[in-house]
Amino acid sequence: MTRQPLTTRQPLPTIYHGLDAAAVARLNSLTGQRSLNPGEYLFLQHTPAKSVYVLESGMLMMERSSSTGRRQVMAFMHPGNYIGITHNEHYDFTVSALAKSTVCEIPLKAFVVLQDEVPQLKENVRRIGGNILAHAFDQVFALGQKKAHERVCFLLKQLSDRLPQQRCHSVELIMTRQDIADYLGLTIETVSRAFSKLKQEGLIDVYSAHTIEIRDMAMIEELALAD
Amino acid sequence: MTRQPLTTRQPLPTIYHGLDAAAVARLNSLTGQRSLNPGEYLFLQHTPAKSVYVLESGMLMMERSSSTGRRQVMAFMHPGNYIGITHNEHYDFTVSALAKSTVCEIPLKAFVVLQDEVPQLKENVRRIGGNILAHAFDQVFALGQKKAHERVCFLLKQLSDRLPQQRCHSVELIMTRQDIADYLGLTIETVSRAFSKLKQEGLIDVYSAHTIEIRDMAMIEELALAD
DNA sequence: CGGGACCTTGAAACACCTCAAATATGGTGG
DNA sequence: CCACCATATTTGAGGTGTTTCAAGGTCCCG
Repeated sequence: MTRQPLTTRQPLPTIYHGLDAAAVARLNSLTGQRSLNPGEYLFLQHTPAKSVYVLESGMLMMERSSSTGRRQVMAFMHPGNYIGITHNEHYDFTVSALAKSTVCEIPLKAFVVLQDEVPQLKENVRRIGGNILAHAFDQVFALGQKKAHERVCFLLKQLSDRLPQQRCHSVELIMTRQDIADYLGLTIETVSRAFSKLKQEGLIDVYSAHTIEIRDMAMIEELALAD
Repeated sequence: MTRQPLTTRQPLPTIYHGLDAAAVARLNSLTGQRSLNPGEYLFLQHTPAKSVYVLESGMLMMERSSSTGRRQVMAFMHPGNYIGITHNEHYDFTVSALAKSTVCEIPLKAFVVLQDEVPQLKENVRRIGGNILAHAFDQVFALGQKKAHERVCFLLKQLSDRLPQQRCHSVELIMTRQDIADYLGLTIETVSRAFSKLKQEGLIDVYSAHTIEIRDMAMIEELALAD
């Protein structure tokens, strides 16, 4: 069996994929815009799930917290991402903005009705759910099986995959080290040391704490996949 | 906010939930039975996904392996569970039998067609997908944030929740310590020590390696939730 | 330029892992 | 039914990676 990513990923579907103009128009008629400043919450864990969202610009973070204050970041979200999948009447995670962001807000009730009338829309949501699940499984594998520096590579690869194809593999880390640590199940110090180690080994350059250049993508990928 | 499980769970839906007799009959007309002995594979990671399954009896395990041999167990599956959710044309995990098991095999193509004709069936699959996702998020939280003995409690709670409501909280661990370790992102020795520690603290009794009695369910739950 | 938040680095503690040996378990054939 | 065997589990000792605690440095914004 040839070397390959554990999960083969199609281009990420959006809820708009393959919709005709009429459907898009109907969808847009339901939606409202919302702006978020860094640190602001889109919604809170345990509050009623009355809307779903599509991220237009900026970056969001999805996290789950226990009452003891332990926090797990579940995902970092990029433009185009659909937000609000839940099997409850309540959100079971919090979503907040890492950067100035804008989202489309779609009332859940109306969205569900529209899905029944536009099968392609329902299909899109189904596919997105599948992608989210695949992402969650990747994360389970990473947290269960990978070492600290491999987990950091796992994140770097995820972020660089979101970038438009380009020669220079420069990655903007908009989130803080604490966010990264809580995403990877580590501490900020361990994350910091992992970056230092990768830098020292020549796999990356750290221009500033939030601007990383990947110098050896092949090696980063190998570590990311732990393959 | 009152103490509560991180994820509130409805009674687990099956694909049969709310179907009328005609729909069930049509579904059954598609399905074949299959028997598995312990250790036997239902299907392998990276093989074409041509069927989905419903576990009738026994216990299955879903796992993902990398080519270096690192293995992550994603789930243990109980009767009624639906198996084969994938967003690929290939399964991205292996499913094998822990005990003698029987499954219903449903050809994927025909199942998809039937879903279009029976909206309730499609709805059931959607709900199941949501449950699987919720389970995956729980696991991410556990692997990212919990200590070894808390992860073991997390598993004990998951298994005891599957049991019919009864006074004595006796849990059968059908899987090996290695399976448990690979599920929780630990080693067999650490799992074994965690059991010993819980036993010594009087939270459980270990009758044999595969038969555990939970003596202090409240405490186990507290550790499981890390709340 | 000053201050607060964020990040990095170091040293020591700790949890978990690795390696090794002893013990228990469960299945099989006598 | 029992003895035996292979396999699985437990336990111990020592090593490693990650965390914790602490200090110093850097960046960014007013």
